[in-house]
Amino acid sequence: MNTAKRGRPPKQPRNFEDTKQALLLAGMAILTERGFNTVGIDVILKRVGVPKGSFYHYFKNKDDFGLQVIQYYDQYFCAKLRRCFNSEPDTPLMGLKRFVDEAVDGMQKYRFTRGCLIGNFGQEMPILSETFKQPLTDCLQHWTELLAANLKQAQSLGQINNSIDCDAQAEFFWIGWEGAILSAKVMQSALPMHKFANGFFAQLTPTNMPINTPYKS
Amino acid sequence: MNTAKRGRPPKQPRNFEDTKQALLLAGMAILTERGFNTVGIDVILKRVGVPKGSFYHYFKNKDDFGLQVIQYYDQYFCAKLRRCFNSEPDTPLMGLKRFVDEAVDGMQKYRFTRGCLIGNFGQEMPILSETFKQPLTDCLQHWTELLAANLKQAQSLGQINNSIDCDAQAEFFWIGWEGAILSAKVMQSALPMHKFANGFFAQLTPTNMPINTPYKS
DNA sequence: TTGATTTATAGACGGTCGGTCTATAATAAT
DNA sequence: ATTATTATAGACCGACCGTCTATAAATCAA
Repeated sequence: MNTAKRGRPPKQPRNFEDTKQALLLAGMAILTERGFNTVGIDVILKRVGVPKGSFYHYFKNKDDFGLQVIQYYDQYFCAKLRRCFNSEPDTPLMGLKRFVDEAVDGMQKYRFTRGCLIGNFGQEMPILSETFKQPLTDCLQHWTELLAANLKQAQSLGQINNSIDCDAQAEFFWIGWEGAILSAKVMQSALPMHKFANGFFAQLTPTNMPINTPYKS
Repeated sequence: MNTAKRGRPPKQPRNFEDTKQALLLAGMAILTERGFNTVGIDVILKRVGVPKGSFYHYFKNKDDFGLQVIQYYDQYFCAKLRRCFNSEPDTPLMGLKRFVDEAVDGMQKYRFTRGCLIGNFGQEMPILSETFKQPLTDCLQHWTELLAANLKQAQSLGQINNSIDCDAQAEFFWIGWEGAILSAKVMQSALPMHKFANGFFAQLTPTNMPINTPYKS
């Protein structure tokens, strides 16, 4: 068995091994910034330095590519959530706070140009193929499940009141959080993210805010 | 003084007087559904039945058109809010509920294809001219002011607790509401809108929900 | 009344994009 | 050695987008 690569070799030397993954990674970054329908295949190809033939070798069409980028993003985002929520020695609620802070840092790092990939696709739903609906809904569902589990853990530790419906609160968070990202993009400011997060935490723990928050709404 | 219209007459007879207003109206509907960058001038022109030359007579370029559509939408939306909030004999909080219900009806009427024009533009911020930032921010600000006034009125009537910061709550609402519209588009369901609204009302009136809500989160 | 100006419609034009297509170049299988 | 498989290379076409110039009617100025 030979370990050499099959297929026609690239004219230009490349700094990556897996062309398909390089396309997905670039796609994730570019679509998170510019959306799906407004971005042409060529933009992604130029960024990666790959001709069109390679693209249509790995992906059936643009929709197929978009769907695989979403899948890739879902994995990336769920891993991020697990890391935040399970970061010892933080308490569960501090894990959510950690996620919020990381999101704020990320938005500021890219000067509010990169929002949420799912939010971008969601806004374009009316002009997307029906095949996008389920994968996008699934992403939101996965995040909701992870957050709900985190909130339940906080509940079992007595951090939040037992009367609170953790599943409902998790749904509420992600609904509103998408709006916070959107508002932050409009105003080019992290304030909406802080304001929503603060409001959410206050709702969870009406009497004793367990977390120091740098911004007040 | 002659009352006849100046300028070259249309080849095809038209069913409207003001070509510019017809373009703005069609633009508002189409951009609310499909966003700004993905919509070509031709789509709007075909809908109205006007050649391209007319468009560039009334608007300097596509950006100019977009900005005027936003202005038009702001007026329309603020008028809608005032109507809802001041609709006697409803109480102020019922006015907000009325707005939510109307929004749900509107979303269902157009099968979740028409969301929020400002949300669409906001999602496209990274690829929009800087000139869009202020008008979009202004819209959110106007809505916040109207809602804050409504909440303060509710407060003065004892409908919500005096400890509540109405300005902060109004900001919180619109941040989250944009997310609710977005989520509704993704799931093609009004549930996210109900869930966010219910959560918001519960936050305002933690002990006594003043409003019957058809959906529970 | 007649030529210049204003108003508004008409549509040509070049450039770009997405997707298909065929060609090419290397390895793997037999 | 011949064929199959993998993967890159890029020409090409139809569709569409935004700008630009031309045209037609009413008005104005003399």
